[in-house]
Amino acid sequence: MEMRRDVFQAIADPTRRKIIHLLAQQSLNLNAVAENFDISRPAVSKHIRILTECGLVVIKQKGRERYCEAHLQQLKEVSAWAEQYRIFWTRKLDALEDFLAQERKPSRKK
Amino acid sequence: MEMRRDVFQAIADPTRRKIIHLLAQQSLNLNAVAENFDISRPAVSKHIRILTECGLVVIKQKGRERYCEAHLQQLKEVSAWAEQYRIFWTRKLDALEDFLAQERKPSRKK
DNA sequence: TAATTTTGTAACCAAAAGGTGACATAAATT
DNA sequence: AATTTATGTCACCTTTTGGTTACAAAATTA
Repeated sequence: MEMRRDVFQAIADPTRRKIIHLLAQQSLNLNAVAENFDISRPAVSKHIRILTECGLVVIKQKGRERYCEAHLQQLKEVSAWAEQYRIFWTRKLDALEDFLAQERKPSRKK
Repeated sequence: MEMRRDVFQAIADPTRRKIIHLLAQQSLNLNAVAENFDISRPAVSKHIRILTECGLVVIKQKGRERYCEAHLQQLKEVSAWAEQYRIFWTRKLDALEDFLAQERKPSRKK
């Protein structure tokens, strides 16, 4: 256990993103999560397992029930990664725009 | 073609994230990209195809070469998604902290 | 105690993902 | 014209993913 799963891979599946959405609002036990989907309970259980393996979900055992809590600070890694490149890309676009604006000025030849 | 690929799924693979990293710095043709990896050229070609299908990479044909450019504005979707939940989660943590601080005050009974 | 509820897990399956080598094609070089 | 280079694509393979049903176990409820 404790497979140290890649968070990028964990959020790749749309069902798992929906589970995150659900659990961000309220903690739910496994059956309650499963009720929100058309797939079987074991399938949901597997998704939850993957989410726990990268720390996005934490399980709190309460008697026979297991409450799933979203712990979303790991998403910082994702937003930081994406934002870094997006910003970089935007800066390049701006630089290109400046360059083109400069070129358009027919101020001097050569 | 134009498969409108899910960007979350596209960035799930570590090789593709490395390709994005490479192409963010400079446009490269396919062979030049492939040289950076141990896998075969067709494998890299497939990864590039997936990245183009969600708009993260754009191909510019130049004679027989195909230059791959990173177009990273799509990453906004990712960072916005992740940041939204991360912020939400942080607010919840803060609220909990406030609540606990309140509880700790032994100001009055019941 | 017996029945019900909540869940884990095992065995299995189909489809998708990620990889390969071989071959085809078109542009650039010699 | 012949060769080399850059690339796409096909056929194929293995592993992973996402799903299923069936059964077991432990806590709750009747």
